[in-house]
Amino acid sequence: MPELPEVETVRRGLWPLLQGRRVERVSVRQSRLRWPVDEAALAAVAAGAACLGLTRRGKYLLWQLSSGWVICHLGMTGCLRVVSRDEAWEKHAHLAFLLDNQEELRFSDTRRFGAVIAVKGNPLEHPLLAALGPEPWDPLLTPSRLAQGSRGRRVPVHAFLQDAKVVAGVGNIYASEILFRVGLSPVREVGEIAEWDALLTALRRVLEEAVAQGGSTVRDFRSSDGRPGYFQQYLNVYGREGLPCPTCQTPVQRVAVRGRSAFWCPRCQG
DNA sequence: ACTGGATCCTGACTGC
DNA sequence: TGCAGTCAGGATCCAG
Repeated sequence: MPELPEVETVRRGLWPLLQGRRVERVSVRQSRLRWPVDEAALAAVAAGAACLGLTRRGKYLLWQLSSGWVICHLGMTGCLRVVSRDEAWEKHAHLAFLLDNQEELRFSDTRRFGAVIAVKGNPLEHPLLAALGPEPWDPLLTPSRLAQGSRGRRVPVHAFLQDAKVVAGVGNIYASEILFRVGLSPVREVGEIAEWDALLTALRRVLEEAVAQGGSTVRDFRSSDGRPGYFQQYLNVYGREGLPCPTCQTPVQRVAVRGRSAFWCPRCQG
């Protein structure tokens, strides 16, 4: 469940291992991911190419090479690691980029919800990214823009926050945490909300703090150096059904919002 | 236009 | 012990 903070953590951990390297070739073992992996297109973009940069847009990693870009989404269980070429492929390792130093960048993904896509041109113009809403810290994302985008709509705010067209990078964990921080019920319909200023402040602060802690290790997330994140220690409600609210000790509740679990304190959040 | 449900996938877990 | 059922959830697709 990598959300923006986890993807950013992967990016920061990976780039020092890729910087200055050249890709020698690409090796695909399992091409059935979210979308079929196009090995020939990957090779065209990566084989023989120099690593020029690694950036992030929402939950997508954008790897800039001298011949193009590789877009990568970790889905639910995706993992990118730089390992020695000698290391045996783990069960769900699907593809690798062999580097010029006897190491390789491996993508593994148990549930294969992830994606690895080669593009020649500007990756931001790829259909997957072109439709994305602003980054959380984009100055274009303002309380009035959120108010405008929610006017008259009845979608629950927990789902609204996870809409990548509204803001890129927020998933289930951070949606619950953001709403706890601002004291809003996850099932509040967005059209009724007036607290967009406080909500946007909470959204930015929660994500900033999570990035600073290396993301949250819930179940099996590991950064690319194998370390867990530490923000899960600071989770107030996510995954804490029945445990006391940190503010008022009322048991945290779980509610299904559009088929996803939202966690909240029925006393602090209204 | 908006909303919500189904879908993809595997492993961990629960109940019988 | 085994087996069936449920859940986890990002993003897309589709029906109403």
